[in-house]
Amino acid sequence: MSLRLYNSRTRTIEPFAPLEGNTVRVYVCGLTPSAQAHLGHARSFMFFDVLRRYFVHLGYRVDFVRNVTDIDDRSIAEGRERDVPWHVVVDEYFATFKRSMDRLHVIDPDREPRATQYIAEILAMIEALIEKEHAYVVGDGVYFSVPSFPRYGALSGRNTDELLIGARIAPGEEKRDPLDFALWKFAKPGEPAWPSPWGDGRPGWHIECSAMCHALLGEPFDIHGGGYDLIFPHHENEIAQTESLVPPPMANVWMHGGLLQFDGKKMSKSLGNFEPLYDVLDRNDPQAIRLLFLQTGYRKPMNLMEESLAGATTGLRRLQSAYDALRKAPTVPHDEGAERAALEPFEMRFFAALDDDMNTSGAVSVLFDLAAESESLAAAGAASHAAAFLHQAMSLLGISPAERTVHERSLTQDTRTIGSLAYTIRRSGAEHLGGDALERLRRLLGEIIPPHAIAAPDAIDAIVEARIKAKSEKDFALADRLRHALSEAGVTLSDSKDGTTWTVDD
RNA sequence: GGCGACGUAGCCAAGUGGUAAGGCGGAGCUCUGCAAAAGCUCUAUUCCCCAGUUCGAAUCUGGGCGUCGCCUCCA
Repeated sequence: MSLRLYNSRTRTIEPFAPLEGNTVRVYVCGLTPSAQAHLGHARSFMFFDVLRRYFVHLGYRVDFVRNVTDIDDRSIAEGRERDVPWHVVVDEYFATFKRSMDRLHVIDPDREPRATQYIAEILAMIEALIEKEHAYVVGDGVYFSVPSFPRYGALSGRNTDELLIGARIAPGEEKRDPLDFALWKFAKPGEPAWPSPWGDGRPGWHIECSAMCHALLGEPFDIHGGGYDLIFPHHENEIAQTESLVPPPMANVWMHGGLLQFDGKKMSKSLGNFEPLYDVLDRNDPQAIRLLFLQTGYRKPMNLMEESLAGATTGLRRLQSAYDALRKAPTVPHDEGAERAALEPFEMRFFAALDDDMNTSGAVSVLFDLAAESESLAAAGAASHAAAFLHQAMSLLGISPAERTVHERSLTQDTRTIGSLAYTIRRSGAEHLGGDALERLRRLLGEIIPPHAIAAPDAIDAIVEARIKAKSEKDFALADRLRHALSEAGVTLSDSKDGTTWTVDD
């Protein structure tokens, strides 16, 4: 088996092979940082991150470009509202986005070009389009002439007659045909502008991607990706611009990720019906979000629900604890050949699933099967191989088998851990205790713990220690009272042979 | 209105001609001072409905019904 991918351009699943040598050149349409990134962006970029990791696994060299469209009408408008320069707006949203990508373990692209860094290349492309009469200059800017490109609509499966039905020319636009779109917009007073042969202004949406693809990868390149909503008009327009100047196809394979919906509706800037990604990551384990996304095929629309996120967290813990168990499994006599044989079915199924148009859902199911079999694998002496494979597989999916993130605030008897945890709670988690939780703790525990000890989050530590003492003295009635008291306050205790851990309930 | 997806257990979801993966949830058991965690077992005679093709269909064809997306900024 080898990798097969669905190609939006041909509407079929095709065997994948790089166009040139061993290098896979990928361009993914990145963020337009004119609003907060949301989970839909996370889903899309995370998928292409997994694709990239898989290419590397398969032995390809990957040149992965993900652009930033750092100039658009919306950021200009917001800058004006807030009375700050437009690029301040862009930088803020972009910085937040990058932090979120880090938390999601999305590897930085090899190159992350910004539209405003490629103004010269954009102008050169527009100039060439004008020269070949695919573009024309009018009073408010330079437009691409859609009638000059007969194949227009091929990618999105539309014809220009259908498109014309709903098309209108907005007031102030001087384009000749309703389907024509702006390559360069002349600046109105107070708007950001770069000089051009036709008048100061800024690039229209679409041309920046054509220009950066051409400058950084060259046509044809292997894969052009993005969200499903980019097929029309964005990618259609990119194709029209680029293929008016170079022989088709602009890109060999076009890949589009299904959109994430929230509450049965798509998330969008105009609807504003989403929670910023950054906030979602504060409330949930980023790796659980990854796992959740991977359990649905990348091309399918996906409806997100809060309960699903909680479920994914549970699933993630299972995989991680299976990994822990495999690593700690005592070594038993075994032979290398048998060990490999035991793992082979899992490996084959896992990679066959990924080969099948990145069926991550199928691949993840193999990992759960492996987790379920981990005891018998360990008994057969295959623990170390199983652990190694689980590590490899999870890493391919961008999920760390070991890392427990933010939300699991727990501690052991180790006082250093207690100290750092108390600090964490004090810094960011006190509100998790609920408004009157400390008051309730005082009331419930006043007779057991000196009231002055219940003044801060450190109180939890004091209670935990008191309970450990009670347990060591076999005073289980008191130990239970303490457990229940903390439970009332929203703190759950867990005993294990390594000590007592606690978590703050959400 | 035009175009395109999709409809699988309580929820999420894979599977696209050979007799229903997996996750969450739920139930039972093991372990445990208690409570968890973890492990084990069970949890769809059936894939929106109807008709057809076939030895055989969740998978193909036709017709319904329903949901969503694109056609305007969008990952």
